[in-house]
Amino acid sequence: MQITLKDIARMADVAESTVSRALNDKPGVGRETKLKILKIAKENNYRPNQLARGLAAKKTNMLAVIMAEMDSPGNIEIVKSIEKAAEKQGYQIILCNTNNQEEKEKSYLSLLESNQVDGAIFIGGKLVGSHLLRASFSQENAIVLVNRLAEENFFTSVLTDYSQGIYRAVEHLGKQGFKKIALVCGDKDDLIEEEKISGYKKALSDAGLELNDDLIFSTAADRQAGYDVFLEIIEGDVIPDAFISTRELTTIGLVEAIKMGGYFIPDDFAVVGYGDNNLTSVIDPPLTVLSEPVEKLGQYSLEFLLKLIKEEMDSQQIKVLTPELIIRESSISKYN
Amino acid sequence: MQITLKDIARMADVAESTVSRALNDKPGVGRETKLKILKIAKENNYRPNQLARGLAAKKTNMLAVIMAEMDSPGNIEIVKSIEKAAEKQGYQIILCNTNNQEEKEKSYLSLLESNQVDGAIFIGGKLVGSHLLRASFSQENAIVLVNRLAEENFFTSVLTDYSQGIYRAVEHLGKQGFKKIALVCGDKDDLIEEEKISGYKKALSDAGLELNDDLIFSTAADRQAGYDVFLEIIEGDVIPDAFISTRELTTIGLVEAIKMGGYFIPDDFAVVGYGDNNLTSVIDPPLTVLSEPVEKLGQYSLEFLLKLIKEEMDSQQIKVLTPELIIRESSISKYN
DNA sequence: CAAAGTTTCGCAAGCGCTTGCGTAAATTCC
DNA sequence: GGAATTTACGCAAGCGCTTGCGAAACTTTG
Repeated sequence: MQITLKDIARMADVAESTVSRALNDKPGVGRETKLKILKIAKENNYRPNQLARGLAAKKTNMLAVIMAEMDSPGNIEIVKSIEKAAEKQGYQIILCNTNNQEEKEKSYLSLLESNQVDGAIFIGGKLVGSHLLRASFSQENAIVLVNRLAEENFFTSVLTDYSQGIYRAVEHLGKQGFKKIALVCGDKDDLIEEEKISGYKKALSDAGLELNDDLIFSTAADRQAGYDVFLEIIEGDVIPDAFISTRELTTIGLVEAIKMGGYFIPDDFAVVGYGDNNLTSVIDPPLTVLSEPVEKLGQYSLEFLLKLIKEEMDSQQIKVLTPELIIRESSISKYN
Repeated sequence: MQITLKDIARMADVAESTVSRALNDKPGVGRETKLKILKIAKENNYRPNQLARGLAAKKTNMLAVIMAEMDSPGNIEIVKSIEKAAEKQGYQIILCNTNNQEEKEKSYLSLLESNQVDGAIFIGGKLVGSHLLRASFSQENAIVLVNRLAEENFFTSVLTDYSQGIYRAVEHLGKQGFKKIALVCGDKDDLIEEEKISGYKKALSDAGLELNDDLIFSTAADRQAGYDVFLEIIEGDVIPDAFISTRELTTIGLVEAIKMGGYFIPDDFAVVGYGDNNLTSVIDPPLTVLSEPVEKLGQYSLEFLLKLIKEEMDSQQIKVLTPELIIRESSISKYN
């Protein structure tokens, strides 16, 4: 059996409450007593039962980060940034991977509902809001959304300005002389994807380029999808001369397919990818990418979450961060 | 305020115990009553407080996966495999990233000690055992180690046979005619790394190749380290003609450096990497790798953990899995 | 139809901790 | 040196749930 507060109290010959106060560094315990208690606790390798503690205190100092895709290196970076910030504030982070399954999202949500964590940050996931919003807890619980749009501005969010990012990518490709720029994004119903498409369209228009809806492709977010979409594209009617691929893994697959097909980047197809991860600079040629402000996404989301928890802020705060376009060889036209 | 068991009990006009039993599908509740309770609970969107539940029942149906490196795609795959298996068994997984910090490892360990999770799987991490072993809880708690050697065979473990893997890699390179095969691994004091080195040495000897200790390089496990070590190597006295790089990110960095230096793979340097991830096949040329049995590592570790929890097994079980050598262009000699 | 068995349910203790409140002891003040 | 504070500590309730036990209601038997 685990050793408990009560045991320590008995050994130190004081009341449980005193032990509790001593251990939690709360006032109302004499110096002598406190030292004695701490000593005994240490000697006996006492570990408070966090469940009981959480139950009684109604807080756990733990935060959940619930992410839709663990494969995406960018998301990992966001998590690391959150962890770093959380550590400073004395919070522990637990990660939950939903694999884009709504089912799992709900189940992890129960961590929040049942007070096992004091707050939660959602990273990505397109199953936006619907059930979240409906659920009553939404008002009472501390939730921050990262890169995830809800229908209503209901939740505090930290967002990457995809529209702006894509706009710049198109602009850049336009200047390089590319005419038929394809956009490879996700499900068009998704709000985030709509954003991307809107930036894309606006940029095309501003650059005086023709818009062709057939050059907008929706795929899943994995590598295979990127591979497959290229095969589909070269079979199609309109062959692009440049790609903007807006998810990390999809980009890898796309590049892979282009090379497997015997084509050259950027000579046959220019490519602008998404997310400046470990891969992009190793790929041949080095990839031009929209670099997500991962560090800041993490920092802001944690900052907001803590404020929500401490009730120093009300909901609906929204922060938008702009991705940076990092230009490498994959998008530089040889005719330039 | 959250709605509680007591509230439901009042509404249904039954005792709390009855509600508890109904909700948990335990016998002793009439069909009628049960239906009524379930209905009311649903209508009121009742969520049991898992803290209280865990406290009372002494189990939480949650497992922790504590990993040393979140960047490594192979580890992510292991986690996903664990999650998949856990889901079938009705367990929830929470992830904890230690970033190789012993400090954090301890702190996450408290999840176990304080009964917030029923068991824990450690993935990687070189800060082997020391404090774990000493701590008294080790006997009582369900812990499984993945790819992590402890000094004593104290914990149930699932391991990749690095020695065997490296052996095959050397053998392969030897057959291809490479003579000066360098090994890029981690800290030599680490048991896991000792394993790798032993496989390396044995293979060299069996292949009739000369062993040169100067061809064994210890680096950190990140990409930068891989990059740097190459720069160091080409400045050195003995220039290898092939590399075996035993960590995923390090391999990326190494390849990057080789290419940046204007060298060609495999003509100037053959490369055998580690971990068959999203990157390896996109790299130019496609990388020969030792592929970790990630799926199985996950499956076995979860299986063992559940057995430990259910006390169907005692500790010290060890399972060793062999990595597969996937041969691609990066290690094929042009003179062959 | 009474005895025996079975079901259904409530009572109450308890999981390990926190915290408001009250009292005894130690400290301060004039 | 006694009243007024302040400090140190214990008491006990309570966090929301589970579970062993016993009582009441119901069903089955010969």
